[in-house]
Amino acid sequence: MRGIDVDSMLCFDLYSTHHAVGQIYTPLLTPLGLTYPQYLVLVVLWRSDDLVVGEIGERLHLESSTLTPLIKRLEGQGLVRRTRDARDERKVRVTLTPEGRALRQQASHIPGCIMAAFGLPLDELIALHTTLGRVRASVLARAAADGA
Amino acid sequence: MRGIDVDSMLCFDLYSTHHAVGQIYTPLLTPLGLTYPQYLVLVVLWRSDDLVVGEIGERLHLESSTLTPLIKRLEGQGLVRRTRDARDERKVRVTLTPEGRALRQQASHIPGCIMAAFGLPLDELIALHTTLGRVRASVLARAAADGA
DNA sequence: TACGATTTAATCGTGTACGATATTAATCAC
DNA sequence: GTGATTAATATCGTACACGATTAAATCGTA
Repeated sequence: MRGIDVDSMLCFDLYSTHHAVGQIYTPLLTPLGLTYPQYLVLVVLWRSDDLVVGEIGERLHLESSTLTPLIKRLEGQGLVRRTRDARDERKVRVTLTPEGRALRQQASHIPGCIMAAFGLPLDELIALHTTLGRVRASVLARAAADGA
Repeated sequence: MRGIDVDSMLCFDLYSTHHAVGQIYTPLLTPLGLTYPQYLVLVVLWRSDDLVVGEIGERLHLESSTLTPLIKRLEGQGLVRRTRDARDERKVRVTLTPEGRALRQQASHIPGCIMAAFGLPLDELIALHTTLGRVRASVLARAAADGA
């Protein structure tokens, strides 16, 4: 019974903390006309523009079935362009428009707001980052082992 | 630029670790015919049966617009019953059926599997739980302050 | 070169998730 | 005690998110 508690709480910690962070993002992103997943795609593109759908999916752990409509919505807002790769027509290259690049400035205050909302000193933020990275690696290794 | 990195990574840590944990849950829950949110509702009911929709929503941070159809699916599977509260007909009481209670045994191995997948010693699991609890409280306080 | 296997996105169906709104029941004000 | 307000759930529209399937292009190899 005690073991069940620790487990449930820890999984639920991830779930509910993630959920709480979403509540911080929403009021920051709504004025920009973005959802959180859309913002993540733009963050990826701001870091390295001109990516193929699959590359964005790799970085965000998202499938094409999720990304295709999402990116089409970004295209509809004039933030990105979707073009077939000339060399390999299976691939769709996603590039920022000038509007998409410009939005980066309007979003530049967001990371600081989020970090502040966490309410942890820098060294604890880094420790949390490290711990979560270890957990993720361990969990993914287990998932891969089960899959095999 | 450095601040942006730490922030992005930490938010994304929660997002992607949560995502990875989902990959562990899915093969464990699919044989039981459950999704992760459905499992969470049952965990809540296994702990204290006969709750009102709003009480389940409080515990899981979910709205009635999410819970109503989800609980109806559990009802369709014969795991719970939904009945109007006799004293206050606005409320819908959710109670486990014998099948819903019985499923607890079939799911009893899951918490151990999850905890093992985390790959952390117990003291670090507890520390992570504590840290995430603090983060969540801080973030929720900030969200409430912004909302006010 | 031809043809089967692989890769890449897109599509489809199901299930969350939320905000806004609607609906119904209970409670409050006076 | 009736009308306004509040509370609880349900409904609706939009947007993820995934697995399974499909379609088209490329690659491997005979």
